[in-house]
Amino acid sequence: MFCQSYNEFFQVLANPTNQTIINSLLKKPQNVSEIAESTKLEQSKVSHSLKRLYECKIVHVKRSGKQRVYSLNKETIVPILEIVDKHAQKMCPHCLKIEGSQRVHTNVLK
Amino acid sequence: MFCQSYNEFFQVLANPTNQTIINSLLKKPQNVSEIAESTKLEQSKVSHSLKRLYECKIVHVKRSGKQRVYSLNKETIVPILEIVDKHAQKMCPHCLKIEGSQRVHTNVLK
DNA sequence: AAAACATATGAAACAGTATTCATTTATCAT
DNA sequence: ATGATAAATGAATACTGTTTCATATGTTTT
Repeated sequence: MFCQSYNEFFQVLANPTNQTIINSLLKKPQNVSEIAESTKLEQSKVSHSLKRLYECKIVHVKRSGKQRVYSLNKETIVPILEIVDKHAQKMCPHCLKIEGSQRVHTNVLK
Repeated sequence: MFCQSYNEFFQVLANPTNQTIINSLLKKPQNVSEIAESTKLEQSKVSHSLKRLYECKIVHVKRSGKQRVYSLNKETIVPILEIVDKHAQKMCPHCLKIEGSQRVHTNVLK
């Protein structure tokens, strides 16, 4: 039900699938089917990821009929992404150019 | 030589051994032997961890004779730890109480 | 209450990462 | 140059987390 430690929190942030979902939720809150659609990920995979994201309170949930609408906990996540992005730009501009990396793009943050 | 993406960065932060080393470097810069001593971790394990931490530029290195002195990139790491700590206190006070978790303790940050 | 839809869950298979241990490289002192 | 110390590296093993697939749960509609 809860994340047990800091490393669990970072572990969840490190997972590419979770990052893809975070990226998508940066745009707008979405229910599970919408997330699966927008990210091209399989439904059960999305559910498993959302479970972990929720345990760490990286996302919030709101029931709406049979749907569940997930939204990003921007208060915590956006500042962290901004710090990491600044870090990458300064310390490792190289890694910003890697193709196909699943990283979160800053432009979404602005 | 470099970290390839955001998920690598978070992955490195998520690892308990790396967290232990980060914790120790919060106190003061140390060479490899000192880190191994202060953390009770084996030398090669420490070296492997430091390699990953350095690739992500979470630590800096400075040669000093046969020693290598590692120091924490506080500019990036301290703000992230502060955000996560605030997050945990607010969203998941429970997880701050878990015994034996390898998490970074905030009091060191202040 | 049955059918249809949305999401969650469990467990096995699989993949990726960390640890360990033996060895190597590098630097310093003699 | 040799021996001693400090740290890094490679590769095999062990470990842990992720994906997948089948199925279960829950809600709404008829």
